[in-house]
Parts: sequence; C-alpha cells; structure tokens
Amino acid sequence: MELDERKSKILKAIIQNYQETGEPVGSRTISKYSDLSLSSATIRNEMSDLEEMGLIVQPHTSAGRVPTDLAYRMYVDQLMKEDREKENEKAELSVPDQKSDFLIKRMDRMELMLEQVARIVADKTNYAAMVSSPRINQTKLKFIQLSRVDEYKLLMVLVVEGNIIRNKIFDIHEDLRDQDILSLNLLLNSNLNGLTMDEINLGVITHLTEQAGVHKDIVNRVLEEVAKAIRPDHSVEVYTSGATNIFKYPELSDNETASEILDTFEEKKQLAKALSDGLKADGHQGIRVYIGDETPVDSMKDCSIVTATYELSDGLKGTIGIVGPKRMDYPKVMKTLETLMQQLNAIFPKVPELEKKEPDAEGDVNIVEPAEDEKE
Amino acid sequence: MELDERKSKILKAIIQNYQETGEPVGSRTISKYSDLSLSSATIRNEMSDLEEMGLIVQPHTSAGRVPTDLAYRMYVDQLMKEDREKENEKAELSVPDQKSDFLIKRMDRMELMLEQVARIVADKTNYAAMVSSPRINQTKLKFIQLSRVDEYKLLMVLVVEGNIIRNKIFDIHEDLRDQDILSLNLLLNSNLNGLTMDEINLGVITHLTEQAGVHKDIVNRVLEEVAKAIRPDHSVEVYTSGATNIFKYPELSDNETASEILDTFEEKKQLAKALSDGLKADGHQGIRVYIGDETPVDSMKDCSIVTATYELSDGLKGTIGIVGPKRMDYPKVMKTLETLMQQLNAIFPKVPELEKKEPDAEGDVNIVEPAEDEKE
DNA sequence: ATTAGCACTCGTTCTTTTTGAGTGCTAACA
DNA sequence: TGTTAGCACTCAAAAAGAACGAGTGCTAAT
Repeated sequence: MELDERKSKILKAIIQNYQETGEPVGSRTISKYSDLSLSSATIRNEMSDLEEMGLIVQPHTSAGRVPTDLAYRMYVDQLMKEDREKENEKAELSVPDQKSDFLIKRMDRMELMLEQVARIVADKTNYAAMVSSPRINQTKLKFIQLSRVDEYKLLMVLVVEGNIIRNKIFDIHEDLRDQDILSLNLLLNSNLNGLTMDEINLGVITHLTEQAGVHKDIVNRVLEEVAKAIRPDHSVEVYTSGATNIFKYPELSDNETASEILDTFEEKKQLAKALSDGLKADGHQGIRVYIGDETPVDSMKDCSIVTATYELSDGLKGTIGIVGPKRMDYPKVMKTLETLMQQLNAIFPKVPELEKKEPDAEGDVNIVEPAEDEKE
Repeated sequence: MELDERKSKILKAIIQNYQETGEPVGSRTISKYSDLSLSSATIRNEMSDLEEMGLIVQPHTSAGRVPTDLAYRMYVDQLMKEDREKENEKAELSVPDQKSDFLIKRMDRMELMLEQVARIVADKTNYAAMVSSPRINQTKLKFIQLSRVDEYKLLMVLVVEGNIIRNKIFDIHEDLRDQDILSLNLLLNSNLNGLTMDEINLGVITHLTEQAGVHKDIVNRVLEEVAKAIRPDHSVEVYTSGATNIFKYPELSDNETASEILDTFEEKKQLAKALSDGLKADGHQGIRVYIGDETPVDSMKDCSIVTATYELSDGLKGTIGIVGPKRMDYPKVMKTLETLMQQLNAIFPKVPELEKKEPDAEGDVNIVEPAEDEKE
C-alpha cells in the first residue's frame, strides 16, 4: 500500500494529538482537528489502512488508535522534517556562560557547567536529561611537575592538553633531596612533554628509567599516572537531571516502570554506555533518535532517547541525551538540542590552539578546568 | 495514664508487626504474635488505652491500629533499648577499604569511597542512603605553588591539611619571567604555609602585596583562591544511593509522594542541609533519629531519617544518613550505622598528625585525596 | 481482671449495570 | 469512484450494588 499525501497528514495528526494527550485518538477527533475536512467515516477508512500498514494500532476494539514505533520512526525521518522549516519559534534556552550568567552563579568548573546544562535541558523539555563529560581521544601531555609536600609525601601535578589537571600524592620511603626532585622534573618534562599516549613507547620509557638511576621507581609511578591521565577512553562521568519528570507521563509512571528507569538513572554506568553510542556514528548533524526497542538500555524499552554530540574547543567530545516517553515532542526536543549545540559551539569556539582570551578585568574563567578538590 | 510493662510489650509488638507488614495490626494478631498469652479482648482493652494515650490510631473504624510518631519516638528512645543488648546478630557489612577490597575495585579517591559507602548501606538496609563529604573546620595551608603551563597560563596548586588538593589555572597578561615565578613561590610559601583562615589577616596580606611589587594582582588572585580552599564551611557534596528503594514501601510509593522524595534526592542541596544538622549536636554516640515531622526536609514528612556522624583521621567530619518509611527497622538501621562508624574509625585511625603509613609495595593509596580531574 | 460472645462498622472485593467513545459495515449520494 | 450518513456492535471504564470479613466496642459471665 502507498502512503499518500492524505495518509501522511492523518498519521501526523494522530501522532501529534497523541503526543499531547497521551490518549488513543479516534477518527472523530482527527476529522475536526486536522485541516483536511473529511468526515470521521472517511478518516476511519484511512485509519484502517494505516493499521494494516503497521503504523497505528488500537489498544482494544472500540478504542482510538495509537502510533507504533514504526510510525514514530517514519515521523522522525520524514514527516516531521517538512514542518521543521516553518517552525521557528525561537527555542530560547540560555546556556550558562560567563557573559550572560544570570542563571548561574559561578561556573568555574566544567563539572558544574555540565550539571547546569543537564538541568536547563530537563527544565526546558520536561523530560529527563543526561550529559556525559567529554572524553578525550588523543591527548598530549603538556606539563608535569613533582614537588615535595612534606617529609614523606610527593605531589605530582599533570596538565594535559585542554588544561585538564590531575593530581596525585605519592608516599616516598627513600631519601630524596630537593636537588633530586629538580632534576627529576627536568628529566620528565624534557622527555615527555608534548607526547601522546602512543608516542610514549618503550624507547622513551627505558631511556627515562635509565636516566633516573636510583629514583627509577618514582619515575615508574609517575609513568603509571601519566598513562591513566592520557588514556584515550578513560571513564566518563554522567550528569543527570529531571529524572523525576517521567512521573509526568502516565505510561511511564506505574511503579514498576518508573522504578526501573530511575534505577538506571541512579546507576549511571548504563547511561554512559547509551550516550557513548551516539559518539561513534554521527547521524544528521550529530543528532540521533532511539525509539522504543532501539534504545541501547533495556529498562528504557518504553522510552525514546534523543542524543546529540557536542564538541568543545579542544576536540573534547561528549554527548547530551534526553529521555522521555515514546510520544515525546521530537521536533521540540531536536530543536532544543540543536540550538544548544550552537550555543555551546559559540561559547567554545573551535580555534585550533592557543585561543586568545579577551582579558576581562576579573575572574576570567578558564573554561576547561575541571580539576579541583571535591568541595564546591 | 500509666504505660505499664504490659502496655509497653503490646505497643512494641504493634510497632514491630507493623514494621514488617505495613498493615494496620489488630488485636487478634497481637494475641497470638506476642509471648504474653492474653485473649484478643484483653488486648483490645489495652489498645483502647494506648489509643487514648496518643500512641496508636486506627485509620478508620474496624481497622487495626497503626503507631503514631509519638510511639516511634518512645520506641527509639526507650522501648527499643532494652532489646538492643541481646540482639547481637552481627551486622556484617563490609566497608570497602584497601585491605579487604573484594567489594571495590579501586578506591583512590574519597569521592569513590563515599559513593561506595552509600551504596553498601542502601543495599544492606533497603532504604535510601545519603553521605555528605566531610567538611573542614579549620584548615591549614600546607603547600602552594605556581608554575607556568604555557605562555599565557599559570597553574596554581594548593595543598591543604588533609592532603586535599586544589588547582587553578590563571590567565596572565603581563610579562612574567621564570625568575619572577620562583620568587613569588618563595614569597607565598614562606608567608602563608601553616596558616589557617584566621591567621591570614590584613597584616600578612599587605606585607605580601607590598613584597610582590608589580605582580601584586597575581598575589591577590592567589589569595582569593586560598580563601576559597580553606574557607571553613565550603560547600558540601552529597552522595546518594538506593533512592528507588522507597518503592518497596507502599506508603511512600504513590506517585505524588515518591516523586517529591526522589526530587529531593536529585536536588541534593536540601539533603546537605538535613545532614549538616546532625553535625551540630552530637546525640547518643553521634546517631540521631528524625521521625516524620521532625525531619528537616519538607518533602520527607512521611519518612524517618537516621543520621550518624563520622570522623576521618584529620578531623574531617561528615554525616551519613538513611531515609526510609516511618515504620523503618530502627534497631537494624542504628546497628548498621554503629558498626559502620566503628569500621570507618578503624580504617582511619585518629592519630593526631603524620600517621605513619605501612609501606605496601604498590599503589599505596592516599586515603584523603579527592582532588583530581573530573574523569575516572 | 480476664475473656467469650455478639452486634455493628466499614473498607475491600467481586459482580452487575450503565455509559459512551469508537469502530466496521452498508447503503446512499455526488 | 470517492465520500458520507446511519446504524449495529464492542468493550473499557465508571457507577452501583452485594457479599465478605477483619476488626472493633460493649456486655455479661467467669
């Protein structure tokens, strides 16, 4: 059977109506709701066809129709598109940044900012939001330094490309003069700086340990940490917000389902997996839509997930995702994500290296500066 | 009216039965359940008295009785105590530590460890758990260092007592020779190390800025960060786990209530407030119980909260809390928290300063070392 | 003081009835 | 040939009613 113009319109009307009400939608409703003026009887005939095509089903005889996953897929891939040009109701969500910070107090850490982004998206859309911290793909070591903290403790500071900082405190049991520390620093910096994971090969390592002499175990421990710091797929944090929004959708808020979904949100590992999925293949403009069974997470078979990939200046890529009922407002969600991406890109311009900062009097914040102690 | 021996027993029986079943408990049940062999009629008379005393109520005529908040209060304060000596079913929960780390992979950060503690407690009790990171009361600055990262960026590393590390990257717009950095470091360390918040007074500050000469704005920015790092009541993280456990208790799992509670768990600020409450006045062994309306959080009027204060070696104090229905198993929960405290204390012994670490070959972990970049 | 007995209450559960939204089909119409 | 009015039919959900039974309070006997 053919999905002609009229059938499309009817299907779209059904989807949109169902999106709003959450109730199965009947022929009479469409007859009035849509602009094509047809009697309910005609609509019924068309609906019958649509059902045969597997695009809608009725929960029981004498109920209205509900779109199937297939219909949503079709909606997202085709039907929706046509409207999207017109629809220009400026999605005015404000990403917290340094300049217009009326929404946010201080955003001096990436972590806070991602949390805020999640919150804003969740508030704006009324769905649940999740954001994965960017993961680094191939990072250069930029700076390394050892310093003595007290008699038995050595502090190591690593800075990698993107100004991500990593600290580690070592206990030392051996004698170590300040002079030794100095030369170790020199040794490490001159040999390691600017190198990527791959470039630190056995040659470099043996050279280092040889040079280190008696302190070679310190060098080894340093190398271990370096490896951790620049390892490509080092684990990813996930920030979430608005998980309880699912209670706004009856089809998700029976205890069984809700509990499972919320569990997943608490146990962020699975979310991380779902989000990193989107990183691999960039669909249309980096936005991907998973409908029902397509979702990579078991507990969300009754949901849809929309993800988008963001990229910060240093090539740090992360994903932001929205979880809602299958009847979610796809156009709105996708629009939201799109403008969000644009804004993020505007804030973090893709200047290859050494982007010059405009010197603004006070507290000009380092955008990528996640490393701090765990407080505040 | 007098709460005699028998009434106590009956009340206790009611509470315990209700704790298990969640259903109003009737006279017949008690007549059989409790060891005092009395007919249901007698129990009924006593119950009538208990109701008059405000210790139990019936949801409606012809229903069993349910304990009031007052009854729980009495139970926690008195009734329960008697049994607690006998009850020695060793609460075997294993705090993740370095030695017995079968439960945990790597605990090289406080953050991870607190998360794990929350998880374990939640799993063990079947209630929701929350843990606040320790807050520092009066901290000394231990170490400070500036280093150049690249032409326009200066990295500052602070270490404060307890080996908490804080990083900050400054943009610099002025000329700064390596020699200048060295002397700045010298200047800062010799003047600030070992000082607490209070001791860094105007005298010290003016002396510093004077000495700094042209670089006095750098010093100012450093001081600003120092202030943040050692500020006494710097904000507190809260780790939670098992929030969805509330679905196990029907009285909490209608959508309205559940949604509110879960919201509170997502919005951790309120939890932080509730937890910090316990820090102030140490009740019996640091364990406090809030029943129903006593809870400091509005959305948890239908819950009870049990909190305990833990203290790590460096005088870092935090709170761990358990949220459950008012009919929670108080003895079990309190027991759990008690043994947990003991274990934490065992792992972090209260040696005043410079606790000697047993040198174990590899990766001897710094217990208090929260500061790292946001990954892993 | 305790208890057996009994009438009474009232939420829960099960069954029945009613309602109405929605369908499919047919026959008439343009 | 496509559209529509009309009508019988279905079935979930809502409303109404009946039966149940857990639990109570009271009284009278022990």
